[in-house]
Amino acid sequence: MKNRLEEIRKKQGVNQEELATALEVTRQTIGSLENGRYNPSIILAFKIARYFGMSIEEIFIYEEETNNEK
Amino acid sequence: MKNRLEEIRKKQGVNQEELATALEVTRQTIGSLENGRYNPSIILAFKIARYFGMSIEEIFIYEEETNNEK
DNA sequence: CCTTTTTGTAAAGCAAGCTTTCCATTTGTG
DNA sequence: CACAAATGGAAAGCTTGCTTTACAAAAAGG
Repeated sequence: MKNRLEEIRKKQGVNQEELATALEVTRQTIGSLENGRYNPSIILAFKIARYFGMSIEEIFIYEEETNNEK
Repeated sequence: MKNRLEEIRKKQGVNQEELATALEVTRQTIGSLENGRYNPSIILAFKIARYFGMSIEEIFIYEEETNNEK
């Protein structure tokens, strides 16, 4: 799973801290998502999409990860 | 999070076992999702959506769960 | 430069997603 | 009815998502 989180966040001029607060998660969670340390839960993905006024599919890219990605 | 999984699955005439196999999860996972015991990971949500040729948003309904739903 | 703001990242711990195994109940169908 | 197919669901165990705490580095702005 790839995502355009950092790109979209910066385009909207908000920092990790603000985004985290708005989404009710920690700054570390946002950083971890942006740097691909793990994927968001579907609930968090929905919150992110709603925050940016976009669909989940526009932000998170599922590309048939060659083989076994959980 | 609510979902229309059972409804959509039946409409397409596939049973839990077949769907589970196609998605590379167990039948119990499908049953648990249909009966709301837990939410899918975002990866599984993408697989489900792709399997049915729909968007995640058409299958999973995030309705601002009154208060703290993870 | 110097200070503040923002970001990266790691470790430990808890909660949620998923598997495996197993059994019970329901729903066909002959 | 009898038997098979499909579904419900529980318990234990492993993995992943997220938090908390903490520190370092980078970036931004005087």
